[in-house]
Amino acid sequence: MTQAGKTRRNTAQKDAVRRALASAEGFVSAQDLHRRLDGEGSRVALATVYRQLNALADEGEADIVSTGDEQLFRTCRQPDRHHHHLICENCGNAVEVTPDDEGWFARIAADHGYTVTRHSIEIYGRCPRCQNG
Amino acid sequence: MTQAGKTRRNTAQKDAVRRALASAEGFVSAQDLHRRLDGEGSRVALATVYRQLNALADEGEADIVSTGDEQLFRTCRQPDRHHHHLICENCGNAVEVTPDDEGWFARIAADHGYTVTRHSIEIYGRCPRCQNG
DNA sequence: ATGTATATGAGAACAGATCTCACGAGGAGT
DNA sequence: ACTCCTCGTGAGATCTGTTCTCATATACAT
Repeated sequence: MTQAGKTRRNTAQKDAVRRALASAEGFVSAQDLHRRLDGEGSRVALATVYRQLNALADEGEADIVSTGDEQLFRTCRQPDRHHHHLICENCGNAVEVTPDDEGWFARIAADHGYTVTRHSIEIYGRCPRCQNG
Repeated sequence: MTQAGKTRRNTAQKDAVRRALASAEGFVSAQDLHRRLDGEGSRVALATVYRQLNALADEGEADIVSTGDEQLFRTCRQPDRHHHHLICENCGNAVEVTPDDEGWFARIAADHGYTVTRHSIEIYGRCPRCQNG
């Protein structure tokens, strides 16, 4: 009971997942990461990869984007700062970006009597290295 | 061969799906719609509901939002105008909104050498009728 | 070293969405 | 109205991503 409520143990698998995620260029799927781990000899079960990725996301150490048919993960570079992502459709590489003004949708929402609880902004395109293709 | 390439037939199922979607308050899932159709006596196969919803989306008559674990559909109210959605988490009701300025991410993208191909903005909250809860 | 709660592995289970294929029906031509 | 051909449909199988189950292994406090 080190912290309030939850005890979180350190395991080799957790380290392996975190390391693999950190060394990935951009956003990767859980299955992708599992394949990479396997490739480099780290035998971590797929279920564990999912568990660890979700745990990292919960702790704010990883970002998730949902592409509709799957979710992609990446190490969070700015854990404390609210941000969104500019993602390369080709290689998954991403930049964390912050809009100049996020007030507009709060205003529009208010106009319609809505209360905003969360929002999702994702921008897809081609990174410098993937322009041609 | 009425149109270029594709022939699109009129069927009772297509009408039923379109009507059911139009009469829905907000965003609904394909399964939801299928259940509603069943409830009102229209026996339309789930696969057909999916097919028709996707067809409607292709034709610009319906909007889709992906919630990560499923996709939700709604009749598009402004087919010609670029817009995003302000969606009630509770009842699915939605308003089509347009940001004051969508130029910021094009600028930010350019700063990072990215070319933008598409973007997704979704705002979730509570509609006026669902404030308490 | 011991005990106990938590993490893991392997595969089953699940859910949403799509595919398969035999059958039914739209609709253009007659 | 009849025919024919093509496209749409229904029912269930299938696929895919993700989560769950539960017996076993292991971290870590004592």
